[in-house]
Amino acid sequence: MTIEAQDEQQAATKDRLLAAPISQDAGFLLAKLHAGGSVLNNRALAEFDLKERSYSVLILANSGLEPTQRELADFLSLDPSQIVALVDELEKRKLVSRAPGKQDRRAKTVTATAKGTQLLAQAAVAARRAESEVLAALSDEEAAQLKVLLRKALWG
Amino acid sequence: MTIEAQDEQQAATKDRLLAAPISQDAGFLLAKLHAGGSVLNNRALAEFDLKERSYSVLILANSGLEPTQRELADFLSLDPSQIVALVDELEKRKLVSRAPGKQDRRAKTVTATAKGTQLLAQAAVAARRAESEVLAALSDEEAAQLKVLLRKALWG
DNA sequence: ACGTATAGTTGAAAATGTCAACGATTGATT
DNA sequence: AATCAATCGTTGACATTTTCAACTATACGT
Repeated sequence: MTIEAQDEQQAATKDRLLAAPISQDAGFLLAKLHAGGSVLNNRALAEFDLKERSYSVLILANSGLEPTQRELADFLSLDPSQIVALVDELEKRKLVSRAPGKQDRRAKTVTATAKGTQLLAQAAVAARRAESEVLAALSDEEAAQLKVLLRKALWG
Repeated sequence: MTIEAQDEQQAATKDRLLAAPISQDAGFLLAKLHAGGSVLNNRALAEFDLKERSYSVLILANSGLEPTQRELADFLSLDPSQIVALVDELEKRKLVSRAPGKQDRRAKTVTATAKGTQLLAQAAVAARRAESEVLAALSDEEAAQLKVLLRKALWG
């Protein structure tokens, strides 16, 4: 069999299951696109010793919103104990710092350091590249529209 | 503080981080909507002792396409060894059966039994209800458009 | 002041993900 | 025909992630 024919057959068998009704299921589509995107994102961020999770925390820490760990947990849909581990690691690397909450001394706000801001600037470039890879099959308008719909589904 | 004021404040702090630039990140939006959706899906499927994963396998087994385990792994973005575990469990429950591949005796095709088809019919109702909950903020047209875009991103 | 609730932290347990090896089978090459 | 590399399902080991229950310190309503 020629290489070209092999590729064709691979493509055919790869998409064979597309006919199944699960391809109409939003949950499945979400899961699959997210799975593929995670791989690319994490690959892109590995260069900076970041993963999707720590990258997310770093962005929020750098937002000027001074999120508390509880807010991070809620916003990122993670358990508070996972936030502890993420912030621990970023703090050890001097990318973020913890500060006691101003009104609530139980809470700790997480803020990016100058070093964190700097690393984030570089990582964001790589992440944007990864995102455009994930959405490569969409036009710019379609990609924008997809984000609009996702945001609306999440927050109305 | 009144209950109403509490609720308002909760809503306000809940969305406080929306201003962060991560809300523009497709990977994050995908992850978050998927996370929320998984909870609802699994909750809906628990009644039938199914999870998202086993439900997906059951749908594909019931599709008439007679997928092999390798095809299931590729399509569901799972490791082949995870498919083994999923099919083991469904087979134990007599919801699917394994059969040797027709052209390739290494492969095993997975097919739903009558019992599997029957359970799937019920589970699908619950799953559809969960999906419409996840996408409740979207109109029918928007939900359809979202799926179109997700499919296009995945398969062009 | 008291009781209840919440923020962060720790640590353990359960679930999931990743990977390397293996036997059986296939297909290509000689 | 014999061989060799590749693939399928399976197993088991290991790492990572998720989930949960406790605990301390702090906050807040009564």
